[in-house]
Order: sequence, then C-alpha cells, then structure tokens
Amino acid sequence: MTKHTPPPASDTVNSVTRLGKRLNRSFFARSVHEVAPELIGATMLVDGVGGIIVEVEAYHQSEPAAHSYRGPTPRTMVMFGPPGVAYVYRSYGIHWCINFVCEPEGSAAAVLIRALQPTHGIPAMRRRRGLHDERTLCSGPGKLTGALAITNRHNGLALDAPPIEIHARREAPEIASGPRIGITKAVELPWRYGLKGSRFLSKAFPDDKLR
DNA sequence: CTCTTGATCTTCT
DNA sequence: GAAGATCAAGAGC
Repeated sequence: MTKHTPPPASDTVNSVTRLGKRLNRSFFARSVHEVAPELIGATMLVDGVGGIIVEVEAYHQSEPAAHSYRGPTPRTMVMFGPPGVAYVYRSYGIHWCINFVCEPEGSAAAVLIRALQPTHGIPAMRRRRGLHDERTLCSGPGKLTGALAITNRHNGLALDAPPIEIHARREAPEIASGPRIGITKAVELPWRYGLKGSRFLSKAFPDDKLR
C-alpha cells in the first residue's frame, strides 16, 4: 500500500504540492485592491488542473475600463451579486476570460486572472492547447482558460466548491505592479499585479528587469 | 525581435 | 456598424 506518486516536475518552485488552506467566500468579500495583490502566489485549480497565479488585474465599477461600469447586463450580472464566484466572459468573440468577483454585494468589482505558472495537470493542459512550452501554456487570460477548459458554464460558480479550488499562498511573495494591459480607458491606474521576476507572465512589468 | 492581421461574440452607439 | 480586459501566425527587419 506504499504507493509513492512522485511530485510533479517543477522548475523554479520545488514545493508546489504543498498547498495553503482553501480560500473561502470571506476572502473575496473585501476591496479588490486588497484581494488582487494577495492572490499573487495563490494556486488555482479547476478539476485538479491549474497552477500558481502570477498575474492579475483589478477592475471596479467606478472606473470606465470595468465591464460593470455601465451597470448590469446579462453578461455582467454575476458581478452585481455576492462575492466569491467566477465571472466568465467571451473576449473578442474567441476566448474566455475568468475573473473572481470581490467586494460586498452592491459593489461590482472583480479580479481578472491573467497568467498562471502551470503546476498541476500539465499533460492535460498541453493536450488542450496543442504543443506549447510550459512558459506560454497559461501566459495570458485567454490561454489559461483554454488550458483549464474554462467556459461560460463556469460563470457564476462558487470559487470554494468543486470543480474550482483556490488555495492561499504560504508566504508573501514580492509583487510588481503597473498599468493594466489591453485597455484604452483608465490606462493610468496601476491595477495590474504580478509575481516579481516570474517567467510565466503575459508580459514583463515596466520596472521589473527579467531574464 | 517588432508589426500586422484575421478570427468572430457581446455590447454599445 | 464599431469596439473590445485576446491570441496565433506570418511578414519584415
């Protein structure tokens, strides 16, 4: 009965199998500006497949880059409900993107998950995405939903119940921040956060010399 | 390496 | 009709 499953190969983090405690709804029922940077280093799994969150962006109802800015629509409805659920939307008619809904009900805000460092179920992710090196498997909001098979059927699902698991980080990492990517409104707000020096980002941070 | 373009769904003007 | 919280492939340097 002593069946040993070897830990998954990981190149920079060597204790990826030791996850922190599950994050529950109360974690998300706070300001997006607190939650977003705290998600860096957390592990996100869908049906056991996923990795370490290395890049996120905060969006809030009060600023025009947010989908919730103009009030509820069929698409953005879940952001106007209770926190701790997924908001999944179709991007450019092609991709899906996933957000974590935050703040007490009544304030529509969410954190866009932009990149993961793959740790769990890497073969499944490669299969879903075609042949890709580990570095680019989840290095963008539309890429990681492909790798984790996230679609609109995950819209509104609780983040603390199957098939989704979010595990807290065990130590606070160094965080980089800067302007959000791919938007044309409220470009001055530095609400993008990332794991400093990570090779798995969608794009390097301005002041973070990589390589 | 950078730049351009096609793919094509939802919302807004 | 146009724009958009994107990506991959191809051209050019």
